[in-house]
Amino acid sequence: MKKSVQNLNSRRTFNEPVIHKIYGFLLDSYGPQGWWPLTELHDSSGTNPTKTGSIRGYHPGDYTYPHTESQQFEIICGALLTQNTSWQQVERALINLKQMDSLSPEAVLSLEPETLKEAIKPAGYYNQKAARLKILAEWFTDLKSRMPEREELLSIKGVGPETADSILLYAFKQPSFVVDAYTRRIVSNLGLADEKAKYSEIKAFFEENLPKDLATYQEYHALLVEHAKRYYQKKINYSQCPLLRSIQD
DNA sequence: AACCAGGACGTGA
DNA sequence: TCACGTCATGGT
Repeated sequence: MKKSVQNLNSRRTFNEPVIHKIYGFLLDSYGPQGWWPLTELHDSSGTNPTKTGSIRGYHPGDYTYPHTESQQFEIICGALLTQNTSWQQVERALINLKQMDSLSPEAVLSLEPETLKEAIKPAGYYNQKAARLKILAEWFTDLKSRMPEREELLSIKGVGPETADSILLYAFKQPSFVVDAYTRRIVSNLGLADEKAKYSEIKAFFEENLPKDLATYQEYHALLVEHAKRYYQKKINYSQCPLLRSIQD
């Protein structure tokens, strides 16, 4: 029984430009975000950019990553590790793996479970995540160069809607919009969706109103996260969100 | 010193 | 379907 996309749909026609207005405001405010961050683009020498003008793993304006299967796998690991966890913690875990020369599917598969757990401990939930990383490593190995389907990703234990979309969007360059807790808070606070709107509804809201374009999807999601970190930490801050007034007419 | 972070899964209504 | 408990470290 078709459930109520009512809220989103009824507003869509009337408010269509809003979603573009938000994007413009965020891009003007923060500039390109350069997601997905990669550890190998970190400047370990202390003084700045390597080749692409990357900043702490981010590569603003460059939507060509990942360039290698290694980077692809790193993004996949990061997508899993960042579940309900801050990126800073994930970086520590990824760097631990990298220093052990174990940030590859083969290495992850061959590591002792206890060793893997120890390496990713900073990212939390290390028991589950260690097991699930191994599952992902095996899946990725068997994948070869084939392009995965969304349903296929969702069937993997530990991969839910957000992780699947993150993997598709950033590791496989497929235009699949990512909805996270921040996105939900923002659209809810702006009155564009109900607080308890389903993942698929919010995802559809963006996808139906944006050009099906990789750079747009990547940038939009990254911008929402950056914005939310500033204005959506505590409920009391929601009212300070500049978008509340910037999207009025 | 609670509360939270770029969620997902298992369980029982 | 859906609400709720669980998983866990480190920052604020």
